[in-house]
Amino acid sequence: MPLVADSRPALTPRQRQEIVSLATEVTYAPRAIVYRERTPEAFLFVCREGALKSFRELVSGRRRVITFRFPGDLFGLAEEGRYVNTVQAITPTKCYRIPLEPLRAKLHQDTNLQFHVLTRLTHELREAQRRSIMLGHRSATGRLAMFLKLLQRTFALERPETIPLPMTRSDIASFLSVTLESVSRATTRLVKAGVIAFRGPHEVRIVDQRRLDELAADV
Amino acid sequence: MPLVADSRPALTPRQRQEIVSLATEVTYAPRAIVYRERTPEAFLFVCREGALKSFRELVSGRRRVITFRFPGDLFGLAEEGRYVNTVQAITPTKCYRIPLEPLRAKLHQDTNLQFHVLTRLTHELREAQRRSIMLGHRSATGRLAMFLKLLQRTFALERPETIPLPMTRSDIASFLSVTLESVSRATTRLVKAGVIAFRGPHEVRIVDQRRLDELAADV
DNA sequence: CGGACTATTGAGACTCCTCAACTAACGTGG
DNA sequence: CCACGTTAGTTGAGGAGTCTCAATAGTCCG
Repeated sequence: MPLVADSRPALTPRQRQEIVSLATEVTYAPRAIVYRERTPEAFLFVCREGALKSFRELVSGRRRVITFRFPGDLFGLAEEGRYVNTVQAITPTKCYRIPLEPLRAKLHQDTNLQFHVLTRLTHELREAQRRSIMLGHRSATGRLAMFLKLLQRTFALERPETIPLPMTRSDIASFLSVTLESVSRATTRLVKAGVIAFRGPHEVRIVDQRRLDELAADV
Repeated sequence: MPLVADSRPALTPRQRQEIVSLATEVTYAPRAIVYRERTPEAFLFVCREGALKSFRELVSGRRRVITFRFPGDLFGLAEEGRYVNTVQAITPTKCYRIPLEPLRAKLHQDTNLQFHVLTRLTHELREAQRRSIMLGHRSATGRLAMFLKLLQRTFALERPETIPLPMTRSDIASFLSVTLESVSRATTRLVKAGVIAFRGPHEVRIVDQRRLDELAADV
C-alpha cells in the first residue's frame, strides 16, 4: 500500500459534506479573475465545472501559463501568505471557495481529510514533473503531442478520443513556452499527418493514437 | 496566516525525535543507487548530508534528471505503489530511511506531523514550478543562470556567493534539457563575461550578482 | 458593417543540436 | 613509476528547428 493514494482521489461523501459546509459556491464568467498574484491568500478553491488558467507575470514582462485547471483540481496555495499565480476563468466556471481559517481548523481536527489534501498535492507534484518533461522537448510538435496526452489523461474518464481544448492557441503557446506561431504550425503538421483532427478550434479528435503516443513517448 | 507554512520548514525537536525513532540512518557512496524507478515503494527518505540526483529513463531512451536532492529534502513518494524516479548518490551521502507502514500509522495519529509533510510538499510543488519556468527559457545561458539561482536559493543559509556544484556537467545538461556541449559553452560564456568564476569544476563563485539576476530574471 | 481578437502562413536571422576531434584528470595494473 | 584506458570537459563546423517580423484570413460581437 502506497504512502498516499494515487491520482484524482475522491473524497468520501461525508468529507465532501464537511468541506461543502465550509465552502461557498461561486461562478465566474470567461475572463473573470479568481485572484491575482501577490494578493493576500484568503481562500482555497476547488474547480467544479469549466476551465481556468493559472499564470504568472515574469520579470521579463512575459506571461507564462503555469497550468490549466479543470473540474476536481484544487488551487490557491500561497507562498508567504500571498498567491503566487493569477487564476482566470477560460470558460464559464463554477468553483467551491473555502475560507482559510475554518479550513485550517478542520484540517487539524480531521487527519483523514488532511491526508486527502496530501494525496491531492502529491498528484499535483507528479503532474508538475510531467510538465517539466514536456518542456524538456525541443520540438514544438513533440511538446504539443505531450500536451494533448496530458489533457487526454486529465479527461480520461469521459471520452478517450475527443479532447476539449477550451484555451486559446496563445494560452497553449504560453504553457508550452513556444510562440503562438509555432503552436499553429505544429497543429497544422499533426492535422496534415493525420494524427489529429479538429471539430472547431476547441475540440480535438485523436485520429491516430499510436502515432500520437510515439510523438509523445516520454510523458 | 497561510494555510501551510513556507519554505524548508523545520520539525519541532519532539517531532524530529519521533521520526528519527522510526528511521534508520543509511550512508551511500558516490554512484550508489538508493532506489530504482518502478521498484515497489518501501521507504521514505530524508537527505541529511551530501547530494543526490533523481532521474528517470524516458521511453525515448534518454535519461532526464528530474531534480537534485540536498540536505533537508524529502524523497521517495511513489505512484501506484512504485517509485517513479531512480535516485543515486552524487557525493558521499547520509539519509534517514523511514519504513512506510509505521510512518503511515504515525501520520494518521499526529496531525501536526502530517501537516509538516503537507508543508514540505507544497514547497516541493513551488520548486517544481520554478524548474518549469527555467525550462521555459530558450537560451542555454539563461537556463544555466536560473539553475545557479535555484541552487543559490537552496544554499542560501550557508554562503551566498559561493555555490557548490557537486554534479557533473552532464547531469546539469540533463536537468536543463540541453546538451552537455551547450552547458559547457554557456559556462564559458558566463565566465568570460565576468558573471561567475570557478574554483575547481565543482564550486562556483558569483562574481556579478546583478548580471546573474538579470540573466535569470524570471525565476 | 466595422473592429478587435484569434489564428494561419511566409521569409530570414539566430541558437542549439549533432557529429567530431581534442585536452585534462584520474585510477589501475603491469 | 609509467603507460594506458576511462571518464569528464572543451571547442569547432554544419544542419535543423524555432523565433522574429510581417502580412493575411477567419470569427465573434457590438
